[in-house]
Amino acid sequence: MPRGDDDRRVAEKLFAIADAFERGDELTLSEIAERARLPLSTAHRLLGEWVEWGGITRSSDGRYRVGIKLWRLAVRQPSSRRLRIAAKPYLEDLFESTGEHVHLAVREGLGAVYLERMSGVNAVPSITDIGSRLPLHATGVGQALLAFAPPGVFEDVIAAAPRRFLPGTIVDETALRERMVRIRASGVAMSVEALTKGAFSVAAPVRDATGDVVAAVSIIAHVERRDEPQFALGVRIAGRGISAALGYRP
Amino acid sequence: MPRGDDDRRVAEKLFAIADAFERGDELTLSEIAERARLPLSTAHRLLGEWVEWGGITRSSDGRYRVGIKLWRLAVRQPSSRRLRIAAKPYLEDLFESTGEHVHLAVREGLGAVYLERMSGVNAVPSITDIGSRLPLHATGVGQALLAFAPPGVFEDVIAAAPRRFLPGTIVDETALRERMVRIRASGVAMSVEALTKGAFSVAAPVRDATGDVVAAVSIIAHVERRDEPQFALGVRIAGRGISAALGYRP
DNA sequence: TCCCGGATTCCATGGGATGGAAGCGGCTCG
DNA sequence: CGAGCCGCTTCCATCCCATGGAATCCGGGA
Repeated sequence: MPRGDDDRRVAEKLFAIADAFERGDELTLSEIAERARLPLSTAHRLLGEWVEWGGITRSSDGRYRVGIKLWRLAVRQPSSRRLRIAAKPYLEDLFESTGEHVHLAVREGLGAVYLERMSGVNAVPSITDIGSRLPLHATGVGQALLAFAPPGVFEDVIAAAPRRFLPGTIVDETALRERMVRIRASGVAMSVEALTKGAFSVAAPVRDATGDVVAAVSIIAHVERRDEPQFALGVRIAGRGISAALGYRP
Repeated sequence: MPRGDDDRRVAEKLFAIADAFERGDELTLSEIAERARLPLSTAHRLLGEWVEWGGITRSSDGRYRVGIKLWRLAVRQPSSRRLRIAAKPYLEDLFESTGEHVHLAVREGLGAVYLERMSGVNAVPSITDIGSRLPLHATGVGQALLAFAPPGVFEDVIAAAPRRFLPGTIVDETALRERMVRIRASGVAMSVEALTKGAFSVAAPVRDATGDVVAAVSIIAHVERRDEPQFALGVRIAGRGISAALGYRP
């Protein structure tokens, strides 16, 4: 028993292994053991469990990768499927009428996760990809999600010391809180050069049948176009439309 | 210690909980415990682990659902992403030129899992949806995947006593084995009224850079059109094209 | 053939998983 | 209004099985 400071229970170790794939593609046993900070033999045994279940598969070259089982489990998840299906036509409309990046995102903890994305070839450069996770305070969607998040989330964001990416990033508690109030009042969140130089984003919330804000739609475009009213209008209408499609009756 | 016949280790129990969501959407603790065949308190504790990790989330009404974390993990999986991206244009072509159902599927154990699907409004009725899993022996894609699967898979299929869905379903070992040989020779699999009345499906394998068959493309159409050459030709060309896009050099 | 790095297997030990039971909270019905 | 019920949560004494260091295996490069 060398040290007891990193004792974790079985589940945590299993999950640590899954987390090793967070930004990794195909990993060898040793890589996984290292990332999960587990002894080789332990990692080996637990990987065996994952593989037996099918959550992780082993390719012919001996490397491990996330299995289709997990994908199936996640993709068939009815509520997010419903959301994506309801949103599709609205996102397409938005995209076709603006030609800019169009996103659908949901909140996961203190991040905004991108469920769907459509992007034009000559839109402003942006790294956001499906499945990406960006901080709540630094994007339009993030702020829209944060403004309507359950109590406590805002405090968590502040406690986590929001990072300043660019001069335009709002990190001050009072400024951020005030912005939340404005977003709740107007129903639209706009953030200018908060994360990406030369870009701004407008976002609107999406509600489900119970009235909870479950997602947000956004457009990202060149910063010079920030004052054109079509963007804010577009996301607001899309937000309402998707909400209605989900059964929300105001 | 009432009985020791259903002892399972921690990992198995955790996974049994995940499996409870297989065909379920939002579940209560008791439902999960029942489906996973676990005592309530155990299910409760392990669910807690899942929730803490984020693989399962708890909605405002107290029900549990698969979390976005799992979705992210699965959707960012590079190899299947690569496959989907490579396949997209070919599937669209196929779909636009035929107007029938077009599928991309991979093998998971003894099933074919549908990764991508495009379907016309007036195509033959079919229940297959993204994330579905159909038996290998009873569909075009399934047979294409089975024909090129690693040794042992065919035997497993036979051992699992393939089910006869319709008179057209091939369940006999010799007939199935012979068909595999033909598929390997011709590079195309066709199955007529094996799973769905009035429908036939043609499929072709997709290879990755190492030459392994990693997926299959298929078209499902009305059975009367089974002799039109465009379908077999189409999937074969699509199969080759996607393989090439994945780096396969024959 | 030998070597080396990575993967796999082994096994004695003790700490964490276990699940029955009790406690809790909200809802219904008499 | 109180009793009863149902589903969820918490507790904790017992004991099982997860643990990980070490030995072994395997494959490929020299």
